[in-house]
Amino acid sequence: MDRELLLLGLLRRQEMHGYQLHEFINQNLASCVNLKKSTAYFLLDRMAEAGWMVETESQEGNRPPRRVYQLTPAGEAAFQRLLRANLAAHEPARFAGDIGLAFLDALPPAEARDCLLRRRAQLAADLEAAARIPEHAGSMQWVIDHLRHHLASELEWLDRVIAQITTSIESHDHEEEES
Amino acid sequence: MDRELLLLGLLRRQEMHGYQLHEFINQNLASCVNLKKSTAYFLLDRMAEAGWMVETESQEGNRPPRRVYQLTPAGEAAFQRLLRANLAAHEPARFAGDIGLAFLDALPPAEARDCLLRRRAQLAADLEAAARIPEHAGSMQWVIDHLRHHLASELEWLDRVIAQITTSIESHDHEEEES
DNA sequence: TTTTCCATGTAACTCGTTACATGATTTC
DNA sequence: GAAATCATGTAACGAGTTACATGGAAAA
Repeated sequence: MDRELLLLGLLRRQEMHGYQLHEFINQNLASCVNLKKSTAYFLLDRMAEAGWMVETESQEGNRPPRRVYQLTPAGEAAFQRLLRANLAAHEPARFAGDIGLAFLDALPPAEARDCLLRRRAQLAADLEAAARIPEHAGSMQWVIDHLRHHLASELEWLDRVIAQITTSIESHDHEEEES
Repeated sequence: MDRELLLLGLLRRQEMHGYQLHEFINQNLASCVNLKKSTAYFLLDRMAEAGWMVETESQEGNRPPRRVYQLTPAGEAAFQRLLRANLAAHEPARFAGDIGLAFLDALPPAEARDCLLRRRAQLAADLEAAARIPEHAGSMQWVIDHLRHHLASELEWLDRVIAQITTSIESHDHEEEES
């Protein structure tokens, strides 16, 4: 229901058509949501059928006709309900990248380090990209703040893992020297 | 492919049957993976057909017969490939809870704060639960370390959000007093 | 003149969960 | 005697993505 909440929240401020909504999300919230066009259209259709919003066909000049969606009182009620539920719940994140870490010792430390350094490079690039995102109005800025805080925390942690592997490589080297 | 990697990694150390694998994952890695029984059986079947493992029917006493899976060289190769890919990539996490935050200003600050305090309680409980997880052998401990680091970071950040709302409630109160 | 943008959608597919079925055995 | 454990699976469903289709207008 999070995607529905997102669409409702955007339509609440201003009526919009599907293409416009998708564009806004992709440009401003790409960091935290990845909503495809087809999905957006599908959800809007379904919410309109549920009575949460009404469609109005509109055409400007020779451009393709647009379906503009406008929230109904039922839609506003749904928004309020979904918003409270979302805010009150802590949805634990799942890190697919952890599965690899569980088997880190299956690789020679030097190779493991190489892999993790590549992961680190991507993470650092993401963090830099996040630092360059312009300010958002109002509470939408929290999303950016969270992203930055999270990425910084991830980088810090990954560096600890890499450091640990590096010391294990060094001690391995010493053993080789001694033997 | 992360679930496949997980099953391969476990079978690599020791041959196991489906029930056993699912139980191990649910007891030891529930914090980061949520693999259902049916899914586990399905994936094992598919990987066996792909030649990554061989099945052996075995029966102990009157217990139901078990399908024990054993890695083949092809399975080991797949494991190596998937492991490197997993370690080298940074899979950005998506936080569904951020969508609500984007519309925080749609709620009266006091109510927003109430919701977030409930979120905080769950998060704090998760963090405590993570603190109580016993040590894992070898690099599997990294998964627990990551979970703890992440949850602590999340709590820190959420407290900043709550603090900010609290001050906005207080300044609102002052305005009420003055008027 | 080909590509990109605008604007909407459908159909097929993947991934994974839920609910259900089976049947013996052990525990309460 | 009822419920939980062991052990495997199937069928149906749901959420979401991918690929594709359409067709005019603006930009390269």
